[in-house]
Amino acid sequence: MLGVWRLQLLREISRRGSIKAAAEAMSITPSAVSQQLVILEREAGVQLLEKSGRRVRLTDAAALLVRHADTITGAIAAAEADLASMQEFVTGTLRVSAFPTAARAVLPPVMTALSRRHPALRVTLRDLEAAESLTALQMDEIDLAIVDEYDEPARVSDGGLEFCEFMRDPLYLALPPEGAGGPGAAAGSAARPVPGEAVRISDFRDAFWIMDTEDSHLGQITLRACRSSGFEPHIRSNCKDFSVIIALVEAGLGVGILPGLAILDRGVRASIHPTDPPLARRIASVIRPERRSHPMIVSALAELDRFGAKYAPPLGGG
Amino acid sequence: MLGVWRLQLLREISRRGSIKAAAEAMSITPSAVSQQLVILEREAGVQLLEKSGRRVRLTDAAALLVRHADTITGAIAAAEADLASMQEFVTGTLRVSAFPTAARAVLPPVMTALSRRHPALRVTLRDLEAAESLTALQMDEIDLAIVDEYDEPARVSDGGLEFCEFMRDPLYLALPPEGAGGPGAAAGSAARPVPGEAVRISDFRDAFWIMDTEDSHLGQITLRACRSSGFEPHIRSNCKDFSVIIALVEAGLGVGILPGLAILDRGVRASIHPTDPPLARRIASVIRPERRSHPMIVSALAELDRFGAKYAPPLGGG
DNA sequence: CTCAACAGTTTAGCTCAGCTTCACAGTCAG
DNA sequence: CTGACTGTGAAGCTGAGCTAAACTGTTGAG
Repeated sequence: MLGVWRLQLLREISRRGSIKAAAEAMSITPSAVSQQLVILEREAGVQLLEKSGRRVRLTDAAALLVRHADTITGAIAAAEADLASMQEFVTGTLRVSAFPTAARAVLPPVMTALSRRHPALRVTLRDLEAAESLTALQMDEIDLAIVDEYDEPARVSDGGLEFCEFMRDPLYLALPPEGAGGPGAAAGSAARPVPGEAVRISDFRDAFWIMDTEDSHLGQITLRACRSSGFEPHIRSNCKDFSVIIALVEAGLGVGILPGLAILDRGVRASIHPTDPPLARRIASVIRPERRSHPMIVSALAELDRFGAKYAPPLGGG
Repeated sequence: MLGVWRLQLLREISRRGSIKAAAEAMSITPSAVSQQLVILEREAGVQLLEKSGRRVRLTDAAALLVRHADTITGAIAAAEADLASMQEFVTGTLRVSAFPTAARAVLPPVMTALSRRHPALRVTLRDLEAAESLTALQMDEIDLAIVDEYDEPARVSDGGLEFCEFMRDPLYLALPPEGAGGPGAAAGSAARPVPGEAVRISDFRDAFWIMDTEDSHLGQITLRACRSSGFEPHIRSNCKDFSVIIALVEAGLGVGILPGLAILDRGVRASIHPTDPPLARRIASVIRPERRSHPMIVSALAELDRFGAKYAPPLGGG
């Protein structure tokens, strides 16, 4: 009978593209992988790998086998999930990834609550951008990804993964604080708005804009918001780190759009305003569907939902 | 991760009801099975077996796990089937079971044709009654079962198995040959029919009947046919073996209903007649659905279909 | 072109998972 | 009570699957 371990090695080669990478992922040597694949080829009775330069490429038969291996691995994972849900206590190690802002603002309270509720559960955290999270999830390096999404409509499944939005995070326009005398401070064509009051984006057509890089989601949202309000923004700088953007705005160098989570709890001096039209990003958990019913996952999703329900954006409007 | 081998041992215990039987089925010692189950319990984190007298009984958790094990095993089998269908030649060992008449009349030509068409294919045959065949198939002791069925409508699936009728075998009334002077010879109230011509069952209300045991399908069919023709047959003897029934009929001791396959090629001297109303049994192949596409199975089913299409019942009417 | 870096393979040898054997404990029928 | 039977535990063996290290073939930099 086909060895399941060998099938998983083949699966890993398919995912990661080389024997070396697969070996690293499985914490064994390339030699071991190579040997196992010789055996698997004998078991399968078909050639599975062919040389391609100094690397290997999967044959069609191997690709077929990988799909079966996915099914088999999924079935085993489903059995384990079912089994874990019969345990009295939630236990095991939950590997979570989150984009940096969530890792800073969402995960600490969620992890604390989880540990309190389930003392036998260990939670580890990596910070990864949304796209990295998804590939890590597919590589089975993490169990749960927290991603931000700016596009509508919400994905509910993609690449065999299951998405579930658990909160919306409104986006705000940050203006220089009263008295900041920087060169961008007065650029808004409108009268200075009452702090906390909604502002029309189109009122800032003449302002300098501080924003995330253009290839980022938030950068694109900002651009799109300006353009749909009828103008092309004067971009003063592109910074990935939200705290840098805040610092620039506070120094009076321009205005910028920031998500609510980024301006929680940081004694932000910039003047924060909901936008008109209102903008928001969606924050979702992503899991592998076969783990849907695993108690670790169920508990974590419940805790995230709880966080989402409790989340009070800086100025409401979430 | 849950060990697949251990899961299969658990599965076998569930199927066969004891550690000893499971061990025999897997060709290892009971001790090995016992040890593996200790490990599986540790992996699962749940108790799987509980003592019941000097045997063991599966817990609910174990039963759940067995269902998962079935899924996993099925997925592996499906992968193997898919893989085998990529081979150039049909190869492997096909384990067939058939009820005795089919084993005698159907399988020899079918096995010969299969071996000729696929020299690398080995076929083994066991003769088992239909019910035994089905349990053997579920126990994975055979790959293909040939069963006879007398009830309408045809089963297409049952107990996770897949049925496929490949021929109908008409049932005939066998009368003593001309000149047989036994005590049942003249019991028919009708004029002696032209050999080979259809006869009404009701014409033999006064005959002695030689039939299979009453708990057999054919015995029940015979009884039902008589009763629905309006009489209770005088039963002279119940014999399981068709050749004994034929001998008794030829000796003039009574009349009997026999399937076409049983009276092929045997120099039967009894006078054979289609019945009015006509009777037939269905002959079907049964497989495990996950092997549906395995080339061994595909070839064998094709060969059986070919046999069914060619099959000329002794007097037509099939 | 040459050489170093790199991916994969091969061989030799080690380790431990999983087996057998054997002894033993609990259960049940005669 | 005794003997047959099922399952468990301890001791020890075998081989599947690993590592280490030497080797082959490919690629890209200088």
